Order: sequence, then C-alpha cells, then structure tokens
Amino acid sequence: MTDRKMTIREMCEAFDVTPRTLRFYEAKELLFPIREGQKRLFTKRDRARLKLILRGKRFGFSLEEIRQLLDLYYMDDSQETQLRKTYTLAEKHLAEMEAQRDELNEAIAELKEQMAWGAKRLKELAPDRAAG
Amino acid sequence: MTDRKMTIREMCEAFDVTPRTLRFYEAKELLFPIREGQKRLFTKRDRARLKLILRGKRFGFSLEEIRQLLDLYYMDDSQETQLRKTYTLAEKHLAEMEAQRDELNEAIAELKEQMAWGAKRLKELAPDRAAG
DNA sequence: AGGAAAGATGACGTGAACGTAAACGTAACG
DNA sequence: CGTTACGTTTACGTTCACGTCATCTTTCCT
Repeated sequence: MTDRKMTIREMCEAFDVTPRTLRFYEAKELLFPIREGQKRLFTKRDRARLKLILRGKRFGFSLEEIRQLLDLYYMDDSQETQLRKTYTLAEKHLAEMEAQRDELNEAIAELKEQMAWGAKRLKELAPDRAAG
Repeated sequence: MTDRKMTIREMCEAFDVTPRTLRFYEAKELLFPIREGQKRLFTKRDRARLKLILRGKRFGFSLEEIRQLLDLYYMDDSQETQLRKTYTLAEKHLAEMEAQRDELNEAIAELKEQMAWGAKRLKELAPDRAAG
C-alpha cells in the first residue's frame, strides 16, 4: 500500500492549504493525523478525507456538515443504528446535491442566454472584434 | 405590468428572509428599493435581483461576486468598455459554474456508490427492513 | 556548539453575512 | 388618545473559517 506518511508541509503543498487550516481541521475532528513525538503525520486516509473536505467546501457545505458526511465514506464496523442514521443523512445530502445540480444547470442556461444577448449588443457596437 | 411594490414584510415572507437581510443587501448595493417617505418599497426589479442573489448564494458565490454578476442581468445602456468587462466576468463565472456542475455530478456518482455499499451492509444486518 | 528550518501550542484578530437590542417615527384602530 | 403594528436607524454581538503573531521545542546541518 502507498501509505506514505506526509508532514504538514507536504500536505500543504499537495493540497494548497495552510498549516493553520490542517490544524484547524484536526481540532474540528475532520482529520486525524498520527503523532510522531509532537509532529503530525498525515496518512492516506487523511489525504482522502481532505480531498472530500475541499470538495464539500466548493459545494457550499459547512465543515460540520462535511464532518458528518465523511462518516459515510469511512463507515467500518458501526452498529446498525449508527449506520442507518448515516445512511439517512447521506440520502438527504444526495437529494440536496441533485437539486443543486439541477438548479445549476438552469442557472447556466439562463446565464448563457444573457451572454448571447450581451454578445449581440457587443457585435452591434464593434462588429470587428465581437465576443464569441 | 405587474409592478406591485412590496413592503419589507411582504418581501420577507415571499422569499423567506429577514428584514435585516434585505436592509443589508441594500447597504451592499445589491437591491435598490424606492422610498415612500422613510419606508422601503421593493419593485419587480428588486424581486428579480433577490431571486438571483439567493440562487448565487446557494452556489457558493459571495455577495460581492453576485453583485458584479447582477450587472450582467441588468445591462442596459452601458458603454462598450463596461459591457465588455461584464461579459468577460460572466464568461469566467460560466466556466466556474460548469466546472462545479461537472464536479458535482462526479460527487453524486461517488456518493451513490458509497450508499449502495452501505445499503448492502444494512441488508446483511437486517434483511427485512433494508434501505433501498 | 551554533543557527536556521520546521513544527507545536496558545491567544488574539479578521472578513463575511447577518442577528439582536435600543430608541425612535407614524399610522391606523378601538 | 393610547397602544399596537410596522417601519426606521444606529450600533454592538455572533458564527464560521481561518489568519497572524508570539513563544517554545525539536531537528538537521556545517
């Protein structure tokens, strides 16, 4: 397994975040780097989680929401009750994400329409170097 | 034209926001309610803008980004330079939104995969009332 | 041994996006 | 004519997600 342990600095370069951010995520229990003496070492698991965290952020989820969602990707030997709870939560998030995608598609279509209008106006103003 | 002017209270109920939010958006120059004495009256234009604002927020845009995007939807007699600037900005946003949609689709697919895995585990634990 | 480089902790600061409380205006209602 | 409802401004408070010191170890290098 490629379970290279990475230092905080390596993580920062790999994911373009600051040390503060990684420590903050650990404090919020989103990451669980192991310790070698004082120093944090980030595992393959932490890297996978961080990738999901950053993605979640881009979709506008809060860190707390993301923390709960992460459990789904790392369900292991949970009890049924917990598993079912997590599953239900995931269903909710899935619905939200699909709704967001649909709305996004709609917004994209509208924006394109507006841009077509703008392009037409630009063309009238300067036919030689119009937008396209 | 259905240009009914709405009070702040009516707006709040129609869009599920607080008065504070509407005043805040006005301060940030996202909305421009007219005044009847002291009181704000929100026009059809304000309603259209607010709808776009709330949508932009769901997509994770900041109010400042939204403010700039709104100009595109309300381009009227701008000069070419301004129009071209707005158009360029819109292109950038469009690209971002399309990228976000693609990533969202990917995330949805992955989440579904994880949920299928979870559903299978739940089925093993309790075949009678499994998740579907 | 001496010093830079990397990492740690702790505490205070910051920007965005509002929430909340105080104090005031005004307009209709019983 | 008082009070209830709705609206206003001003101003300080709050949450989230970090940024930014200051200070202290640990480690590596020459």
